[in-house]
Amino acid sequence: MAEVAHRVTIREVAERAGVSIATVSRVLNGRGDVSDETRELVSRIIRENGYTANRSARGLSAGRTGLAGVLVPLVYPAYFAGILAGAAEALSEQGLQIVLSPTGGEHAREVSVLDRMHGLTDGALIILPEESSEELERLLDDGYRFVVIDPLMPLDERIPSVSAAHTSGADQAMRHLLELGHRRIAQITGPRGWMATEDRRRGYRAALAAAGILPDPALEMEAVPELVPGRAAAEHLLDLPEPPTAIFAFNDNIAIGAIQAARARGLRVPEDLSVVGFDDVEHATIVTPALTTVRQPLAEMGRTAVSLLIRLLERQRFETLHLELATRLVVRDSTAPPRSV
Amino acid sequence: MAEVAHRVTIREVAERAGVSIATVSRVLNGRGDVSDETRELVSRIIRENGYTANRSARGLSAGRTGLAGVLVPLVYPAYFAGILAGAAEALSEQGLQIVLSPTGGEHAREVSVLDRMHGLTDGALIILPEESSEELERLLDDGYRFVVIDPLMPLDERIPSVSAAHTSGADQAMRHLLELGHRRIAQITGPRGWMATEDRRRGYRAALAAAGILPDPALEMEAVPELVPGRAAAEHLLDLPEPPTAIFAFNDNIAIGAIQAARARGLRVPEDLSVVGFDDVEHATIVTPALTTVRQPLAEMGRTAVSLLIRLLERQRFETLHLELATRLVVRDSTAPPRSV
DNA sequence: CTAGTGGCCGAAAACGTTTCCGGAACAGTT
DNA sequence: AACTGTTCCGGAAACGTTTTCGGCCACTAG
Repeated sequence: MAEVAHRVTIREVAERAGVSIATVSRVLNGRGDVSDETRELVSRIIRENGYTANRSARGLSAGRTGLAGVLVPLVYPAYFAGILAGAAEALSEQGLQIVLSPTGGEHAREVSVLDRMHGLTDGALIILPEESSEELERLLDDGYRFVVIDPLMPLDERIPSVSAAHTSGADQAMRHLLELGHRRIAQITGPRGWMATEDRRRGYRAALAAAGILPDPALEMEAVPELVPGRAAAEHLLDLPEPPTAIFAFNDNIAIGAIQAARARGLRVPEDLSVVGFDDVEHATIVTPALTTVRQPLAEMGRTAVSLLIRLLERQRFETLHLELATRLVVRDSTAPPRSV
Repeated sequence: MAEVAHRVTIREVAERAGVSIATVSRVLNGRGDVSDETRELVSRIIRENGYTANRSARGLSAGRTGLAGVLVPLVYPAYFAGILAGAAEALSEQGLQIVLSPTGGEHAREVSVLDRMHGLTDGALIILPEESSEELERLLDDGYRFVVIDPLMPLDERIPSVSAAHTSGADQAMRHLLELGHRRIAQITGPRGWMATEDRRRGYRAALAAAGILPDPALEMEAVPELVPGRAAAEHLLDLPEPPTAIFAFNDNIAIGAIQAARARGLRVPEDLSVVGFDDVEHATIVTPALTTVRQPLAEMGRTAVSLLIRLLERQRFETLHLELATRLVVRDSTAPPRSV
């Protein structure tokens, strides 16, 4: 026992079973051309000796590694964790292991990680990629297979992607506020240039236009989609000479920041200020008041991306490479008619 | 370009550089015995051709895969995400890739995942393992290297582990409540038998004893550490003929459930009921009132486990295999003196 | 009895690296 | 001139699989 534990190899299994390694391999992979008798015998030896295949050798020989990369800016935020959870489930159903790489949202780091992924994994899911379309196309031309989830920038036609219906979500949120009677509706957007930001801005503008309301540039603020910047943006809006009666936030974090800003000023939500978020992460349900928000099917996005990837790996041909999942407004307690009505 | 993209191999690099593959390998791994001139030339060819090593081949040949497994019951909950984030950061600093496997907390699935990990990864982090000490010992005897984070059960001496100071955390929480003047302090525990549960119960009892208070069995409830069961347990406690003035919860989810239960009964927190949580996940800061809770250094636990694992992989000898990280009470707005005082 | 067929199995090549070992070239020392 | 070292490099084995190819055998059909 003192000697270094030596992993059982296929050769030893073959020897003990009195067969060739080819036969053991066939049993291992459920291939044909093995008698039931032999199959049973070999299976027993495998079990008894606790043999499991060396994945490196298998990967080298078979040309597939059984690994799928998942690139994510950060692990922690509920948004990413939600997508990751869905993807993880689907990948494990497919017998693929996940190689997780947080990139910190840094372009250089992401590129180097992606380089490494090629040659380690069979394919990848890239969430919120920092790469330009050109960089991703180069990767594609190198023969690497991947699916982008929620692209920040418009991507080339050939790059498979999964995203949510941003414009429709924004439209639902705005309709809800307008129906409640709000007229001065502010928007705290995400960073300019992001597709999600621009799509939702479009929805916001369109809904206002449809209601015959002229958009007021002062009511549009940009913020990093986190709580503290969200609070700061909301404070700015509430300090306006003619403050909004409702805020449509880019995500739940910003929305929660807005609620905190209102509370700090002695305003009540939703009586004095209505707030709508986006994402519907768990936070939205535990904050007081519970947040009215646009639900993104995060886990579903992860699962969908995986099924796309699987078909890519199987080299299937496609009708469409771009999937957009529906969003839907979830009304809770942070919205109400404005006071003045 | 229509042909299947073929990955550049070390052989092609060697050919184009006019050297042997041994030399290319040496350059790749920064080994000695290469002249500066040759090193520069080979590096250039590598860059120009976008060569990256095939990890399977490297793993097979070198006996190390550069992969570390991380077994986690679920990806989503903030508790796991926090540990995972810390571990991910530390592993990436060490040049190790993460193979992430959610086990669903199911014993059978965990065992099979662990089997697969052996032979795929160099070692693993196992968070909240379902395996018995015996099963883990067997794995150890098979020569696999791993570190357990927050073991549920007492483990054999030889099994490396990282956990938090449960008893001390419970003690700090109880001291805080006692100092505020509380005498009827309830406890909602985690599942019986878990080390974390029992350690914290010990802290709870000891603090009561030190204050000369006889523990009332009616004030001790068990709950799955999630919000809904937490709310149910709290409701039960509040329905008691002589309800508690404070609740010490096993984790933040339960504590938030308790706050909701109190609110549903028209009780105010902290005026009518004080609540203390455990973990200090993000939820604790956004709930109203912000939660007084015992902070577990989740990311730090992940990082610490990684450094233990690294030393294990390097076959270093150890002073101690068991690390316990300090916990500390974070006082926020969910605790106050009881009304009657 | 022969030819053909299908079931079962083994030999060996191939996958792309790392690493050990030995050798060439050259400089320095006796 | 013969040696001893150094520095740098290449040949080749080894890692543990998968998979192709072909062979043997037993059986069936003619």
